[in-house]
Amino acid sequence: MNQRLPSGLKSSDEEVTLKDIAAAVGKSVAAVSRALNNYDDISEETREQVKRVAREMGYTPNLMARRLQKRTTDTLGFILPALSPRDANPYFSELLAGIASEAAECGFDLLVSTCIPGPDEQQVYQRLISGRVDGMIVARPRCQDARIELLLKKNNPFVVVGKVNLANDILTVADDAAEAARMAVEHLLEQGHERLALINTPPDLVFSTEFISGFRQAMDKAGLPVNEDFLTHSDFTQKDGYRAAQILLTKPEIPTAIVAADDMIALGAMAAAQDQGFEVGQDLLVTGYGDAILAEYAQPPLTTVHRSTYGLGQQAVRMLITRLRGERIENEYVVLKPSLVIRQSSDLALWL
Amino acid sequence: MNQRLPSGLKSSDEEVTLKDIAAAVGKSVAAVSRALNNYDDISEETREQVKRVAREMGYTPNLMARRLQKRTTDTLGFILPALSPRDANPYFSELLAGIASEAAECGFDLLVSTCIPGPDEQQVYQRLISGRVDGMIVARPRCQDARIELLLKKNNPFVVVGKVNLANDILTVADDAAEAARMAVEHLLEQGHERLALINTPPDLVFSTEFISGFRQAMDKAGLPVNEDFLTHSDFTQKDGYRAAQILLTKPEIPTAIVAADDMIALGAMAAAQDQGFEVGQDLLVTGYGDAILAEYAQPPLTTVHRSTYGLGQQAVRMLITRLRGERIENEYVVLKPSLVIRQSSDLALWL
DNA sequence: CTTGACAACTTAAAGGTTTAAGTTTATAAT
DNA sequence: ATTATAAACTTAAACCTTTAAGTTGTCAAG
Repeated sequence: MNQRLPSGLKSSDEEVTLKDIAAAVGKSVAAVSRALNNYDDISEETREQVKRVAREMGYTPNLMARRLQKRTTDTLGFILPALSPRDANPYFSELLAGIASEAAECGFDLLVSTCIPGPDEQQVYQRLISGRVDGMIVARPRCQDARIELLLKKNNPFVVVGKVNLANDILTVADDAAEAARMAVEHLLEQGHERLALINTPPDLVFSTEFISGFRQAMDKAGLPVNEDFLTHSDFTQKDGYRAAQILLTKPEIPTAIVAADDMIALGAMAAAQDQGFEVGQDLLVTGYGDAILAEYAQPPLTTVHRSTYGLGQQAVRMLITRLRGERIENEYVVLKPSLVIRQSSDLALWL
Repeated sequence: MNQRLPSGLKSSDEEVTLKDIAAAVGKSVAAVSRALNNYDDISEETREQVKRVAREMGYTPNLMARRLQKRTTDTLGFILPALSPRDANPYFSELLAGIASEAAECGFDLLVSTCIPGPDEQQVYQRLISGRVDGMIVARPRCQDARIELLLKKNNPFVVVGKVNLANDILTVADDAAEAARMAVEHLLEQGHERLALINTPPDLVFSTEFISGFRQAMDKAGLPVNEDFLTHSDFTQKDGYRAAQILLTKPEIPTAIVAADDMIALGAMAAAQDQGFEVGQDLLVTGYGDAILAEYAQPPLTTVHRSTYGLGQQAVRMLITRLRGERIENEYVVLKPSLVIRQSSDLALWL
């Protein structure tokens, strides 16, 4: 491979180490290390020679040795909830994309694991924080969150994506779920609908409490009562959204519009409504949250509240790395503003 | 935290090392190491004492030290193609889920990075294989694949997910794209349609060459000519599937059925057809490939060829780890059989 | 009584980096 | 001429494991 190795040549596959470079340039290992790390007690001349020889010999530092010595891994950890294999929610794909790209950008590695949400989760977190990563990103915080408690207890750096309901000053990058719900409700009210149902996400999530509070606020503000019979929950899947909507639409009294707290749920709800003979966007309005690409190509296209999930991931990584470097964090609780995207599932005017 | 530490107590946060245990039990560091690793030259008595003390002191081995010494990382690498942030194809979510869960199962870590497919990719692969991971998983092989060439050249263990068109005996776990295409075509022919169009995935992928060859084989077998004007390509997005279908459906002569090589493309194609006034499943049949959950909840539900993407990921990891352990691999080229899932987008009988 | 084998260890090196502390040489200040 | 200072290094320890090779003591066989 490397044809013109300087004198002290090593046989092909062996790793080139500082020692080899030191031998080649006739300096000590320490000097070579310091030269490569731009210490200022190495002469310009030596530094350049060392760097050139290192390049020529194809030197790559041994990461494990460096990590052992520096007691740091330059690695971030993220745990994907292992839902049923096939229902990958676009939320996590997009979040992961944001996290992975920003981590790479900052020169950090990203360790990904999966785990079914529940009691085993702590073991998986424990595994990662015991020497594998410097910091964690926790997504979809729950009202009682054992993961966060563990990280706090172990004093391990982390950033949460999504609002947390704890007093401790926890680094957070969140979307504004309450505002999103308000926007959806206000839009539907403007469309002249007052009998609104809510299909919320599972109640153990902080997100869900936020979303429903926004829903209530907007109804209150409009002076409308909330029909408690119209408030329901669903998992983040089309299947479960379908089920939830089906129940809503077979009650004696039915809503004229459905606010879903997630696009997948909304898509399932639309399918249920259509199967029951509703013309979504005409008889029955539906809105979602998240603005997955799927929303745009649904039939009819789904009105939804846009959230920059990718951006959440990027920001979380930036904040975590700032924290790891011990730099000052300007804002420990970042909120990204949502925006309403009106499509045919909720707006008759678009049907022409 | 740990209230009752044995005599040689360490101040709270410091890591417990073999040295501490050795001091506590009055044996050498080597003996402790060997006891914990179940060497048989340690007495049963000592072994148990060491293990008990290790547990009591809250010992966790220093991974970096171990990795430095063993020259192995017990880590696998996987690189997600960084497409536009929002269009996460379910294929990669599901594949990643399979990879991550199996890696965890086998006690391996998983390093994930992202990169835009193209020339920069090699640097990212280079980064991972230079000491960060023991082996890589490569997805969606291309006809000329610089990633695979690099891995072969550097002699780095890897497994490819998807068929590869190289002579070298490369470890592969693939779906049977040709068979999938055949199944779709045969099904459409059975429905009485003969004017079939194909929206294939990008031509640089080995997958695409497989898929089109299956398409042609099935048509040949039925004695039907392939209308070259009906063969087209699209990216793995609904948007691009929409565009491709739109072109197909505005030609002077139009197909009566569309075989899409991916569910996302099929979904986009369905939307395009519907926007042009077609009744998908009646005027115009559409099939996809992949069996994403989305296919099931599309309007109308999409006929597609099921592929166990999750299973591909699991198998790939198993094979890679077998290889890393130096064990014999029974089958170096695994193919997972597809199966047809008939839904309303292609079968009038289901409309009742 | 020696020799050999065995159990149960210990010693020391190795793995590759970083870094605190020390050394040498040259130069400048007194 | 002496002392201080700075530049450009070197030495050696440290990070924590693993492991090859050596040591000690015991017991059995010859």
